[in-house]
Amino acid sequence: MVRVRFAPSPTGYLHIGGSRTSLFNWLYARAKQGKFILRIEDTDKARSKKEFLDEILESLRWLGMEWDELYFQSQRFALYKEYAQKLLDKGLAYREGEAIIFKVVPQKIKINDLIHGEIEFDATTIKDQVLIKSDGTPTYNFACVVDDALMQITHVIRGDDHISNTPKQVMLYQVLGFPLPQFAHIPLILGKAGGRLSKRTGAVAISEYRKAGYLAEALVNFLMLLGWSPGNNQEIITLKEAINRFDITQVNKTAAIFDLEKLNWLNNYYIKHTEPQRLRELVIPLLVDAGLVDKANLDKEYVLKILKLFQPRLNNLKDFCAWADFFFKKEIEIEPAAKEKFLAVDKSAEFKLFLEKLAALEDFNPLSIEEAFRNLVRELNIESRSLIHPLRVALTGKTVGPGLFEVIYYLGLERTKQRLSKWIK
RNA sequence: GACCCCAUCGUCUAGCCUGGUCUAGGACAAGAGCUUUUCAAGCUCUCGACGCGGGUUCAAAUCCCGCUGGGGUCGCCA
Repeated sequence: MVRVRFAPSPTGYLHIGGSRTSLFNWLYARAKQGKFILRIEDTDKARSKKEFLDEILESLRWLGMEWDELYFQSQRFALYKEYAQKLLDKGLAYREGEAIIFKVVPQKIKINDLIHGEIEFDATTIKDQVLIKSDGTPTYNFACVVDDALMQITHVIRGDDHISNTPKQVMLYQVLGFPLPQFAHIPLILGKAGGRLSKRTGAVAISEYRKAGYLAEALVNFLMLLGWSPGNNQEIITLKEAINRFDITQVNKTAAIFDLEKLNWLNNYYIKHTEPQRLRELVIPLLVDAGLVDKANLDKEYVLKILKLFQPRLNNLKDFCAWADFFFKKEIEIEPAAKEKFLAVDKSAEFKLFLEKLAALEDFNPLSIEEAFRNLVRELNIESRSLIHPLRVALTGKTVGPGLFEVIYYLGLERTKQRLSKWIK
């Protein structure tokens, strides 16, 4: 039975790189009907934080990666000491103060990686390894081996950056008498500048993407496409579908650069294809946060209608707050450049006539509004665009947005009057 | 610096293992046009890559070697 694990350290948030590693582990486990184990590597007491742990667990759940078993290394210190003592007893390790150190024996170490094939190392270039630190806690390489062995992990799927740890760990497996797991080192995700993904190069906590209104499906889809392809030129793929198609040996060897543009495109795709009702529930907290709506008396129907207007254009849900603010605000702010471009010339006469036509409408709807507008420009013998743009800016404060007649319809006659009056001298 | 990994459009990739069907396919981005109601949506089109040099072979993006370039690791961090 296949058993894989994702082993994050709660010394930081879960970000793009970690989620991708987790995803490939999870996918492999589900594809092979094995177990996906989550192991929290919290041996560094000073740097491990509960808030990071909570964020990691929450993000994994949000992305859809449920785990089958959960362990904490901080609860297993006795175990590591026990195995270190065994090596001490056999004379394969020695003490240096309180610390226990593994004596590295010169040798060639070959590993057979599922993605990279055979890799050979010369142990003469490897220093003796600390197993147990002076404070009694285990080092990463030691705890990792003991746990992977005791948890009967069959496949160690982790980042490329661990390749150089692998020979050190293999020696430990050997002296401890543990069977070797299969290794699969997946390529790293690099930042835009080329270096390792970090805060400076665009690493952002998964929870941040969530807060910015990215959908879990989009993020997961994006992550899967980094280093793996389902083939057939397919770009859109769900987690469920990927289970049947995923093959760890087909994962690339090449590092991939994180590209926000593609994530945005995928998110836009998923937003377009998501039920507006579900989107509304996600967007309401954002609107509340932005101070655009009042949680206490909220017109959910109205939010839904406005949301539908913007749905095809959104890269993320947070954009909605910025783009649709004029539907929720009493006083709108006009972008200076927009004002300069479209409201510098006086439109009093046109605005006034248009308002009169609107007020005279029997039925106030996008179609009748448009008809009124078309009649007006015909009567005045002017171009539609010469009036449409000034109207949009006066009503929304922006130069881009949904169709003008829908904007007027959803703004309502009262607010339309209010906003246009300001420009009538 | 030592050791290790990697190398197809700007980016993500298909093709490579099992050489010929590759004048190298798709997607994102970019550019152009249409949509005369904007674009941040939609449609159409365009631009754009096998890092370099040697081999092997009738034939190389595909196999081998070297170089160059990029990345990773070298912690009593994980």
